[in-house]
Amino acid sequence: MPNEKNYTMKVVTQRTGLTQHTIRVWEKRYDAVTPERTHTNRRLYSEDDIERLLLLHRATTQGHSIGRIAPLSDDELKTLINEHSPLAVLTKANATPLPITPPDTTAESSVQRCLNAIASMDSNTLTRELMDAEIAMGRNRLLTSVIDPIMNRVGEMWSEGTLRVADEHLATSVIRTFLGTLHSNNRAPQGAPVLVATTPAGQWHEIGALLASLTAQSAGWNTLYMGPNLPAEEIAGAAIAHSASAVALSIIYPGDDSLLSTELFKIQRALPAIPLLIGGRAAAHYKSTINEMGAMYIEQLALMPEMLSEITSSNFY
Amino acid sequence: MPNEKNYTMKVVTQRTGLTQHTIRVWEKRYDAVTPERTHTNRRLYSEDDIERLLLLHRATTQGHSIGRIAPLSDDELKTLINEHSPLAVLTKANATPLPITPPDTTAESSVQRCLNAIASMDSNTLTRELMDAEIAMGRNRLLTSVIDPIMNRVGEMWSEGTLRVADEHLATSVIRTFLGTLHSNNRAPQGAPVLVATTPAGQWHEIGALLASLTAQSAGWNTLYMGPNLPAEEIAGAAIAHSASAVALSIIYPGDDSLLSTELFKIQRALPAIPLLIGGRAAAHYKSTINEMGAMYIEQLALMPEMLSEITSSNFY
DNA sequence: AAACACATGTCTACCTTTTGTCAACATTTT
DNA sequence: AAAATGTTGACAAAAGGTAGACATGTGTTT
Repeated sequence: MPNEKNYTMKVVTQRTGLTQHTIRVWEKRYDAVTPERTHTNRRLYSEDDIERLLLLHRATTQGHSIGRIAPLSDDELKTLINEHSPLAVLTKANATPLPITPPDTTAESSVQRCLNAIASMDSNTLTRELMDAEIAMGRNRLLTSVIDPIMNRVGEMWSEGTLRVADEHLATSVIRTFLGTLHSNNRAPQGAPVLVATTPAGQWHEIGALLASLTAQSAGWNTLYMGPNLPAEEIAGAAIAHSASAVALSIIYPGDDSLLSTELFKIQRALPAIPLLIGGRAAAHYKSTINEMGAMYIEQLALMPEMLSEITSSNFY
Repeated sequence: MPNEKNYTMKVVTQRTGLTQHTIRVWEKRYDAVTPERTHTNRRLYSEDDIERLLLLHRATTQGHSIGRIAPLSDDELKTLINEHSPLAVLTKANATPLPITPPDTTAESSVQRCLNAIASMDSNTLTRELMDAEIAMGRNRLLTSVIDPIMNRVGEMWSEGTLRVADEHLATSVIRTFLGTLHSNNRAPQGAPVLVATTPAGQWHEIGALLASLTAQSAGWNTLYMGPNLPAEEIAGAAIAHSASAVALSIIYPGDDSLLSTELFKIQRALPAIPLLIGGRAAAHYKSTINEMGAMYIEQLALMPEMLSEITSSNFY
């Protein structure tokens, strides 16, 4: 029974991120949803109602006016939202060579609030901000426009010395937990291509690899996230054992050149036929190495979906 | 006889986290459960009653009103919760029909099933087992009698070479996520003593520190989990900044003697008045150092609550 | 450009229902 | 005797509801 009216006001506010006021006024003015009532006049919403309110919330966050979109059907809302998602922008950008990063004020303010929470070591607020961001802008934009920027900014501030090490640790830990819960274990169809995401030996920072795994998941891939610091042989072994279509590696530390290059070449040699995607803050330092070994360099997380679809399509030849 | 009524009020409050008052009023107003009575009118609950109360507790925490959900069946409650709890998301993809009350709820068998799941790289089953274990035996025993033994066993098998590195990584990652979720749920009362949990510089394995943090939380402490690999100065700084009543450190790698000892002594010198608890697989190797610096050695996680209560009580003098 | 109307989220005032907690007192268990 | 448990009634805070005002944009008209 997906359409039974069972959910109270509170649940709806939690799940949609809208306030009671807004929900009521949307009902009153635009008939956005039509909840049932208990015999004591409390509203009761269905799963579908919640879904619809969530869509409306996202659409309004993207700038559409509620009055205009309230009469639309759920499907119309979905296409409306997808047209403005960063992924769609990127794929369209292929046709028109003008990939202007859309000024995403919502995401920017969200990032700012998260950074504030980090600076004041308030992990509860940080978690809540992240959850709100997911509700407000969906998973893709959460990953590419909120969490990725946050981690970059934290990295910069760390190397500038603007951020205490303890803050950085706390933030990383909270974000690790948050991403872990998002990382629902692959519900992708059986035939979906498999991506192995991890970090080479000596590289302990795992957020990048987790982001890569999640991005691939929402691009429809099956992913295997293996945690950080995995020796080359193990990476290769896992990739073969699960017949992966690609391997994603995240590199954060620039130091340790010899070990890292060795590991990368080992992986490449063990997996000559499998595309290797390499990203992370320190990956830029290894651009020549990456090119030399025929791997792909992930310049931005937002570009990863495109790279993945290239891989799947080229496989057909 | 899984349905015999032989649990007293006290164990029910401990297992469910509900107060006596709440449990009674849920029974009176909503017939949430119907315990039997002793001949002297004391309530007696069954395992099923406890599970039901736990489900109700989780559902109310998610925003559902008790009056509406109290009439639901256990199965309905499960689906209600499973739809959207962060923990349940982890296993959602697994779409296996809900296991009909695990036949064997002893800690040993649970550990065994988890180890099997690890060996077959089945992260879905692993999380499901952990969730079931939490329901069946409560958070404390989950930590001390399931997860702690699992990690020890995994460590042993890793050093024996019985377990592939990839398996160990996958298991660690899944458990890390699981513990992280438990951790974020819990927020403590204002006046509670504060524990800072982390891992010294060079020590990257964080599960031990997370377990310590969670154990302290369920002993009523406020905890600050800082992630692994934190330099001594930062640990001391965080402890002072949050006026911690204790600091817990987890040590896994035996190597690196010089660095580790240096770090430990630095911490001790910076925090002369704050009790230091040190545990983890490699802590035994440092017993003499630990004694020398006046720190406390956590031989087993199960002993930690007692150590914590010693600290709080000795503070009154 | 100024004036105006409309759109929209937020807020206040005030009422009802729901729900957790508590006090007071009795009984049983340890 | 002290701790734990039970019953009852009362209470306060939380959650929900309606109605209407208000501030702020945004677009249209003059």
